[in-house]
Amino acid sequence: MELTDRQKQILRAIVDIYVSTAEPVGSKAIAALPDVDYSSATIRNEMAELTQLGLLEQPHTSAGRIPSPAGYRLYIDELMQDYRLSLDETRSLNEALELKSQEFDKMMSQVGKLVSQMTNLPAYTVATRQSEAVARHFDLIMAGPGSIILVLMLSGDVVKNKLVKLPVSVTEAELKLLSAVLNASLTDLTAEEITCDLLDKITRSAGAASPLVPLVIDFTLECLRRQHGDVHLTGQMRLLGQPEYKDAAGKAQEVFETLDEEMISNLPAVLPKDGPVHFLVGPENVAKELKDTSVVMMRFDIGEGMQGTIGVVGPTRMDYAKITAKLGYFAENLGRMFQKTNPNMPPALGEGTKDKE
Amino acid sequence: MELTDRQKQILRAIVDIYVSTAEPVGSKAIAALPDVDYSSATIRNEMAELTQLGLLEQPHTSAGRIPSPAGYRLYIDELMQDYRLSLDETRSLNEALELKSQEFDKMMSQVGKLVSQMTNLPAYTVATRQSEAVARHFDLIMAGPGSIILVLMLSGDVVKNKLVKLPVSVTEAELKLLSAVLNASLTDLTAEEITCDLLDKITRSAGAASPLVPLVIDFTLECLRRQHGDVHLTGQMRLLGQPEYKDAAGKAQEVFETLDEEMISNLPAVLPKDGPVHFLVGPENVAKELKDTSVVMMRFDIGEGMQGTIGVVGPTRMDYAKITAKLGYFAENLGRMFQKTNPNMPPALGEGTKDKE
DNA sequence: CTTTAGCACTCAACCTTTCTGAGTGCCAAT
DNA sequence: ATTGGCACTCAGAAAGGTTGAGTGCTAAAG
Repeated sequence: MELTDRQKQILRAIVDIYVSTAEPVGSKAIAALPDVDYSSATIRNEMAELTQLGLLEQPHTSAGRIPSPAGYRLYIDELMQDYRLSLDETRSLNEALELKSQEFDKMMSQVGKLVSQMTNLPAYTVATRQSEAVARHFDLIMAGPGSIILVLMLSGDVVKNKLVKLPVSVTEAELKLLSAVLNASLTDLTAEEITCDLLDKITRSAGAASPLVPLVIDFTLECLRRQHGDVHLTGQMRLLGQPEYKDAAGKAQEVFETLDEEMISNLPAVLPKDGPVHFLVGPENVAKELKDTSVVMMRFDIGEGMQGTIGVVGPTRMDYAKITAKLGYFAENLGRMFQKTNPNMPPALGEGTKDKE
Repeated sequence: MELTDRQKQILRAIVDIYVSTAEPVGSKAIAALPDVDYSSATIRNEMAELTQLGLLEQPHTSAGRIPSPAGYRLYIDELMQDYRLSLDETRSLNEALELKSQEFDKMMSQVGKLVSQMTNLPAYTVATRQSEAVARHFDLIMAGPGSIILVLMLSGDVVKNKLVKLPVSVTEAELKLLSAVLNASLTDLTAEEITCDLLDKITRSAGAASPLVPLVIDFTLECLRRQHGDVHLTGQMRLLGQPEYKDAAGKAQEVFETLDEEMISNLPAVLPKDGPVHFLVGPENVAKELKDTSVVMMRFDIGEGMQGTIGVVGPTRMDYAKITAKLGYFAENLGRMFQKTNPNMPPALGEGTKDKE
């Protein structure tokens, strides 16, 4: 059943107003809008209809209407108008985007902080592996007597390191030999291609450093098998700025006890292959603690078989259009930064320069 | 002016009770304690005295007493009884202490999470440098055309890496040459010892890879100069579990807007050289937003010129004894783990096995 | 058939008032 | 010095009253 244009207009107006005021919207408020020229009574009739259809809800009889989850869903899918970032916003996004670190993990965590700051909501980032991971380079560094640092570079420019302590001592030369062997025999292999046979062969060629081999291999396999990088979740406290948590701190705590890193690391899987953005509106979240919580997530490219996801968590009543616009800007420019030559270069300005507030 | 034993006993009782109930403590409640055998009237007189001395406060005339900041201070300095971890607690601490990662930063962040979990309060960890840092090893790894990963190992077993993208392309052999030069000339030097002359010399010997040199040096200097590692702050939401924030989510948010990572990274400096534990009680925190917030911090050893700090943040009304005991257990065992041979080995059991709840 | 003005009705939010009881301070007796 | 007793205080809960934004419905007008 299709909505009339007028119904759509009213639904959109209700979502827009409610999102910014957090107060139920009454018929008068809508009648007062500039491009509405029918009376509040008419609007009341339409609102009754929309409520019938399950798109609006009434907190109590004598209150205005608020969008139901289905209402939000319809708004997102059909009614939402592209939000154009203002010049000011673009400028501060650009400023923010000058990432300081170039360590991959730090970069991801920094991105999360930025997004959280720009949206004033909690945000997370995860890197997920698209294709099978392989090791690119091994390095063994002497860190002291019996203490060795293993540096492992994986596809996707991810660098992992581990401190290995050994009861036996190994010489510099032996380490060099072992890293040569590792680099010769293990690079560009996926986890499955690393067989026991291969392991035996390496152990034999490793000489005095052979006690290291199982430790190295275990760590390597662990890294190769892990399909997503660390989850960086920040800005949880910003949720408290939202009126829905004004007094009910416990609710916010509950949300974040549910939304732990494990849960978040599964979110990218929900992101459909087509389209870079996805919305989980209120009860579309599986966990019941999150029934009043929405997630907007967006994919961005990191290149070499890796894919990043940025997400923002907030009350169901959130400015989907604005957040989508901001996330989109991040995603676009991050993709560029992660891939193009000099990641220090600030992103090109002038994307969405037309004002609108 | 010295307190009488009875006054001390009363003050201690008030802190103990208030800490666990978060309600003002009345004279009757104290009179009802098993080892108190004087009447509530007597206690009222003593309480009036303690209030006079500024050690207790009265939220309003007809309420019980709560400790003032000065009261907490006295309690911490003189009255607090060592809390002995119960067998259960020791067991779960031991379980928690089986750290999974061996990457230094991850370990630190994991420790923070554990502490936060065990204390049910927000916690942070920072690693600070004690002695001048030096570079131990350089490594340049080809990550793709024009894309190089610099791995830098510093004193203290800290490994940093950075992705460097270059417009010109460099061969594997040239990289090898450059890392040899770097290792030969820059290792074991402090930031000050890296002079312009030295830099020139390296650039000349670097050959085709010379455009890399300034990038490498900049990164190295940056790492050497940074005096503390990342701040890992977690569990902010746990603050909301405390009754003082039951309805006043804004207050919790304020606390955490003030207590940002920069602020925390300065906290270790407050820790006096003598004694491993330090308390910042309420208004002893400089920022006025933190006037009702206390911090317990403890030092632990990481070896090789590095020192770790773990801290717990909570309302001034917190169980200082219990938290100190737990932090102490962590500190002791972490020190051992970071230093001794195999960091995988679980810490020795049987520290504080005597029950007491 | 659609729109609108008007009116009775509802109900959360706010304010005010009253009530209650935990807790104090002080005094006189032990 | 300690204690029982008593008048007093005052936050917080409970109960009642008022307000006003907002609705649904009806009947008249377009």
